[in-house]
Amino acid sequence: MKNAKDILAVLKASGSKMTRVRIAAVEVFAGNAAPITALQLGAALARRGVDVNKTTLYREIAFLAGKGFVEEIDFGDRVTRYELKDAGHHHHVVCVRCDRVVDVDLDRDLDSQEKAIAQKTKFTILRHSLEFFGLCASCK
Amino acid sequence: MKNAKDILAVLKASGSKMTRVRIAAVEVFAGNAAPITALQLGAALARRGVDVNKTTLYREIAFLAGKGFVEEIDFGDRVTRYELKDAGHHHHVVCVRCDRVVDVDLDRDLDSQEKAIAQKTKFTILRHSLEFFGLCASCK
DNA sequence: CTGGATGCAAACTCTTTGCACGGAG
DNA sequence: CTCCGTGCAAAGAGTTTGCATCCAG
Repeated sequence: MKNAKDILAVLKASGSKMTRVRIAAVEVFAGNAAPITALQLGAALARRGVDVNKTTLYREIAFLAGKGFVEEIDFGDRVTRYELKDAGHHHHVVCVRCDRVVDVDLDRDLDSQEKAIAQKTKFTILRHSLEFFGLCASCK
Repeated sequence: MKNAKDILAVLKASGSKMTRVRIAAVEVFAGNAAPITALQLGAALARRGVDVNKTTLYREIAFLAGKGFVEEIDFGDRVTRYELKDAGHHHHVVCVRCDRVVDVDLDRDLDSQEKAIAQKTKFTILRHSLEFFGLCASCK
């Protein structure tokens, strides 16, 4: 469900109000491949003529996250990024110089590792967080 | 080099001053398996009778990190954790309920995945960050 | 109308910086 | 005696909360 119209339709059907901010925010997320910060979302909305207070930004993001349409991504730089939750779990390669982000799918992800770790540690593994950092083609 | 005495010896040899804070901080790190936050380090030092201002905490951590003895660990909760840099790269399994942390080594880590990603994306991969989250034996 | 959505200001948490004082070598 | 190390206060950045107002349905 990477389509703004579909997401908005589901939200509307579930009784959520269709506000300017909500519509524009979903459109921005749907049009953005890379994870963005709350403030970047605000800038993107402003560019579309929708000026939004930062409080509202965080609240709208929390709302969309609560509905399961948006998920948190953490690059370890103390700023939380968000992106549309994809059906297929994927990871990110981040350029440490220009911050460009590319999505990658792992052939078999970490399922086998997770199983091994679960056995070894007696943990039930719920999820993992994996990001790669390096230099993109134009930065090296 | 997981031994406080060795680390302190190297620091001393390189001309760094041996202060109460420095000695105690290295000892705390050496005695702690799990990554700790700056404030947790402060609490641990206080327990040893060494009261340290938070500014000094951050500066001492930055100092040790700069010397290569400590590295940043990020669990994605907007708090930076630190641990002694181990010779062998390892990952963490974090209990989402009680915050217990267990170290794990991956059999072959992610070398093959990194190679595949480098080819696919034209990035030069420098490092990755990988943490597992789940429930520990006593919490499930 | 009514409750969810929004804005503004202020609070909060973690972290960093400026400046003056203190202590290790 | 010299600098590195330290403390205190204040500033920053990102995020959250309280409260009054606004607007979609």
